[in-house]
Amino acid sequence: MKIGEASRLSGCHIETIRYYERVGILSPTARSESGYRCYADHHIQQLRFILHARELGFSLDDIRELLSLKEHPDLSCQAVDSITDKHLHGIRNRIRHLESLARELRRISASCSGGHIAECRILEALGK
Amino acid sequence: MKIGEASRLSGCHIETIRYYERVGILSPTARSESGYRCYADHHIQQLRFILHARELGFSLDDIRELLSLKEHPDLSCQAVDSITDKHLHGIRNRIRHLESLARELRRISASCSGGHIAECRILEALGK
DNA sequence: CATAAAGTCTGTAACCATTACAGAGTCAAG
DNA sequence: CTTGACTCTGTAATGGTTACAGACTTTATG
Repeated sequence: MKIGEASRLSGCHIETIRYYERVGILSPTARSESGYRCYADHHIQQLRFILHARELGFSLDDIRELLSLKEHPDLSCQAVDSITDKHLHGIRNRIRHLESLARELRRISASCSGGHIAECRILEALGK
Repeated sequence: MKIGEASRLSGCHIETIRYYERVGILSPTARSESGYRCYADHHIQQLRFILHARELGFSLDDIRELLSLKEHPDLSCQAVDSITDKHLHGIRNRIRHLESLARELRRISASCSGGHIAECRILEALGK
């Protein structure tokens, strides 16, 4: 299976697939005589895994670790939990941060009564 | 005033100040005989403005526009409102997105009952 | 069978907003 | 006069892609 089909089956862009291979997230593939990458089913599975994890916001480093944990079925899945929890914490922090930004922006924005730039409270608030 | 003091007064890192000048966000400064940048009060004000806007998550492009609007006191501040509103919308979208990620992650994470990797529901969920 | 179109290859650069470094020059204090 | 702190320029790294250019291969069509 060539990269185009791998892309269609996995949902990853062609360039992204090559990128994942280059940075060592995706196992290298066999090559055809002419140098084309040949993908097998397990590559598609890996790509789906990566795509789903990316959609959930995991970093490529996290994903690298999750994939390598996957290779060791006998290990406890505590490490997986810990990566997931850490990521969830990070997301919650980002949400809190964005919420405080939104509050501040609403506050600043509400102070504007629609006059000229000279009296603009938004710019004034930003300048402080 | 040299860049070190400008940095202390504005709260921006020295490298960031030079970067802002380079990308045309911060007005260029006069130079001393030996080539050192010389900062005046209005530079510090600009830097504070930029810093505050950055802390609120505005992009440098937004800030460039806000700064140029600031130059025209007679204009309506509608353009400022519109930039602010757009930014607020963007933040709300990001919050919504992160919240849905968090929900999904909690769901996946809750399904883990602490066994071995082989039966790990988190990895299973990611692989789908 | 020839040619055109579609696919793939590598290598490099762009995106955003910084930060970090190397190597050179400048300035103030001891 | 030397040491140390400061500043300069230019370049590269960060993360996660995406987007080329230019060359090559494969497939489809005439």
